[in-house]
Amino acid sequence: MTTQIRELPKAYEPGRFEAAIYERWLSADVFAPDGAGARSEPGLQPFVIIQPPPNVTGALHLGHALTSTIEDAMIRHARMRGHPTLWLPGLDHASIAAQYVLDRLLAEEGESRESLGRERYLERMWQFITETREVMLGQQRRIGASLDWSRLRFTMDEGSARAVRESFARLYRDGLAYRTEALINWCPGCRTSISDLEVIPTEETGSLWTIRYHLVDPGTHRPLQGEWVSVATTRPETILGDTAVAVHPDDERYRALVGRKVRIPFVERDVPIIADDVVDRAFGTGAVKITPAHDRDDYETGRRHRLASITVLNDDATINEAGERFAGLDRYEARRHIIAELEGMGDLEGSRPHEMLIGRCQRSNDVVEPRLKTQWFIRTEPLAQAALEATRSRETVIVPARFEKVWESWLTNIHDWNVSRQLWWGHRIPAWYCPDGHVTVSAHADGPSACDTCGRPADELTQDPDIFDTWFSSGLWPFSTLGWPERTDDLARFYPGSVMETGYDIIFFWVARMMMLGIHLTDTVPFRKVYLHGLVKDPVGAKMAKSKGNVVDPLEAISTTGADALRFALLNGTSPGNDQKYRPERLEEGRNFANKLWNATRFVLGARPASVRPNARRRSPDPVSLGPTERWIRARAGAAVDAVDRGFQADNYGEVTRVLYEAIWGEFCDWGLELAKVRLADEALPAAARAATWWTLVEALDTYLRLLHPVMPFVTEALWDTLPHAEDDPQLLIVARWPSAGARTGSEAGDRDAERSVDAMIELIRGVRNARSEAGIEPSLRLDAELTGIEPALVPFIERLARLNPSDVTSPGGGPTVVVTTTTAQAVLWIGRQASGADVIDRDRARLEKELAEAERHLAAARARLADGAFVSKAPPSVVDGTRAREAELVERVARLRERVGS
RNA sequence: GGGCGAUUGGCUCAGUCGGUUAGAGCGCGCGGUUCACAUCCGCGAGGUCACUGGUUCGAAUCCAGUAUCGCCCA
Repeated sequence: MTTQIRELPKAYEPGRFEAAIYERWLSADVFAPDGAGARSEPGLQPFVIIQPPPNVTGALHLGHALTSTIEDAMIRHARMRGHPTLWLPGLDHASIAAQYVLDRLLAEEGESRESLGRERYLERMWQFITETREVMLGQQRRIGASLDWSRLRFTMDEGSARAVRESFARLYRDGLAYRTEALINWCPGCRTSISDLEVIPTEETGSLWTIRYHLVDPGTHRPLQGEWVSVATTRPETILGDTAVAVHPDDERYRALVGRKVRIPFVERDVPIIADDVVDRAFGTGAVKITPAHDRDDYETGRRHRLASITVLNDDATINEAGERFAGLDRYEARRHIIAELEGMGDLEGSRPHEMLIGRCQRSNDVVEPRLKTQWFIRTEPLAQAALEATRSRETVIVPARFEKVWESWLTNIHDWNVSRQLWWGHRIPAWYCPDGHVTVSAHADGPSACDTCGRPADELTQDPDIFDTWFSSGLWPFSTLGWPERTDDLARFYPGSVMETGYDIIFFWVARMMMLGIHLTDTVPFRKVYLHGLVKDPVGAKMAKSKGNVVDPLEAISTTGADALRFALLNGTSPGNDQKYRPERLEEGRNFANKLWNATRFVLGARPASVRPNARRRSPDPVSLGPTERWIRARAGAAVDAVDRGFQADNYGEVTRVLYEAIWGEFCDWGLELAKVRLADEALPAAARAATWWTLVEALDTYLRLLHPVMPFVTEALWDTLPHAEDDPQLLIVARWPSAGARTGSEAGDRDAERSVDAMIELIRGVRNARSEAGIEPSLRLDAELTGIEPALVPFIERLARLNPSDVTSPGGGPTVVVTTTTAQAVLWIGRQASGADVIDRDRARLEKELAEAERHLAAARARLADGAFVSKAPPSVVDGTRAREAELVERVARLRERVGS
């Protein structure tokens, strides 16, 4: 298997090769841990990420693209390091969101959930998602996600259904699932209960109305016209469900009234005035109406005082029959009528604008109504305790660590979790009720054979019509995807997972639930690390949302600049857990970088010396033929390996990307290649030396491509394919070995010397370029020069890169000079052939004066520090020595500059 | 009310264990037909590191407080 060096097109056009490369990976079967082309080294633990499953009816947005990019980088990195890797893909059925989407689609067809009925509605949903899922999966392939497609899971698969049934039955058995009537959050738009997390408190201006409730004469049981208690409310329609008025026990204004009754208008109900110290005497009139069925605080008050709870709302937020003549009116219509009538009766004492928090549905934005319902709940307190212990003991670590605080406070103040949803698309709750009210929970696919309590046969039982909150099945995802509750090989091998990587915005919704359910059901944490990334915001920092129209389709970005550019854009310049603003210009940065790498490879391929066979195996350059610039190139590539390793170690992908950008563009391309050109073009050099230079470039490029592969997999794979490979290299970069800095050949000390002298040379070249530019010397003009403080071997490089005449050919000419001074070297340039010599000298003097002033400032600072006894005695010796060395350099530099300026 | 994050050139962001010349990209200015790349190359200008105080030989970095913006929880 000989690798042929191929011709590369001049321009980087990702659209021409990305799809083909993905196909190569697929046909090589390298994604699955047990794939035919999979790579792993003995003794290494599997590295496992279960992908956060995107909503099957949605479209991927940039948040998904970021998730995929980070996880793919983690997986590719682990794979190259030799770990068996599993990245398991999946899709989520997302009950409420999916129904929301389908219902709107149906509405366009003049149909509705109700008109179809449960069965046909679900058929329609399955049909719908077979279309959308292909879109979702295609998007992930386009971005380059190396997911194990053989293990693709869906939360509505039979495996997941089984895990849901089994887990619920266990929770019920363990006393952690219970059914009760309680106040829940009701969304009238979605027609279902929702969890606390799905209620978004929003600050809004409403009204606070003050209403008179007339006292009832204890004797005649008739309302007294002249005596009343004024109560303040923001929701007058709940008057219909009032069952008490409460005052503070110490409130002098009302003390005498406690125990009396008032008459509720419209429904003509007499309710007691009670005393309860939760009442805020300063709010409104100090007397509050109590509606236990429609208010969280009132519900608690009602329980303490054994008050009746009267529900006055229907599912669609119209008033029910308890509201008597208002029945059938929408809640806000009813409110208007009630206010108008109270005003007419003279019982509306006043109204004023009122700032308050209103709970709105995360999905539909409807105002959520607290309502009494009989529902299933999960007792979270013991589960949360276990989850807290797991993070405190660091069985699972949270990255970045600052999220531990949020985690702690939420789990410490957790409420029981309402898991019943009055929806159709989802896992039906496996609970059956017999006519006597007994509950039977069954994990069997066909349900129970008889009532657990009284033995009535199955055909007399009815199943709970509700389904589970989607997050319930999502909470089982880390193990249901691996076959749980079966004891499968996958479960044994890949559970618990290595990393759960997701956005910090679903730490409660999802991560906490996985931890709670995972620990309880599998006796182990579901993953070892939680990595939370920040959110992708729009260019002005606003959250992206369809309703705002600022959502970006990743495919659109990919189609213009390529998947690698998008991946680069999403990682470069970011830091863990912090939000980023997405701007299209960042794509160009990534595309330009890929193009740079493309052309650098093109150059290297084209620069192969004649002495190297086109199909030669890659080998390390011959150490004896290496000059300082080759050693510099190798040392810098080694430094990049270290820096990238540190970035991965720190889970800092922004750092990894930034380091590679600087190393590849700023060091390898700007200097490495330019320096190599000098040697490659030097016909006087022995062929072996030129070959060594070329192999140095190939080796470094090979290293950079490997390092960059996790972040930009397509272009690196495409380019690596064109390079000469070593004997033990695989066919594909994706399964190539991760570079190790320690494996470099050559003397470390020699490398350090080379780094120092080449760095000094670079400083001088920059100085000359600067001087030429500032002095206005024609760029194309070659100058005679005298160089000092530079080792002779490096002189030819300076001549070429700074455009100087070879010093051994031309003897220094006459005329004015420009002097360039660095900390260790100096170049005197004769500008005799420049037409406007006087002008050049003037500008050069200005530049030198500026440099002198700066050098003097730095020298003064260094001297001041060294003159400070405290600094010398307390600072570490290395810092003091460094400062002394610097002082010496500056003294010399200042002297040289002064001499020049003074002349 | 509690918590978290941010505040660094015109813009968007990095900045490791505190170490003395604070970086990058974009933008801006000047220059460039050197055979990898104009998706490029060279040079440059531009920063009181939000503010106040403290710790330290030394603070963008650590501590306390203030301000502004954003987010989370109640």
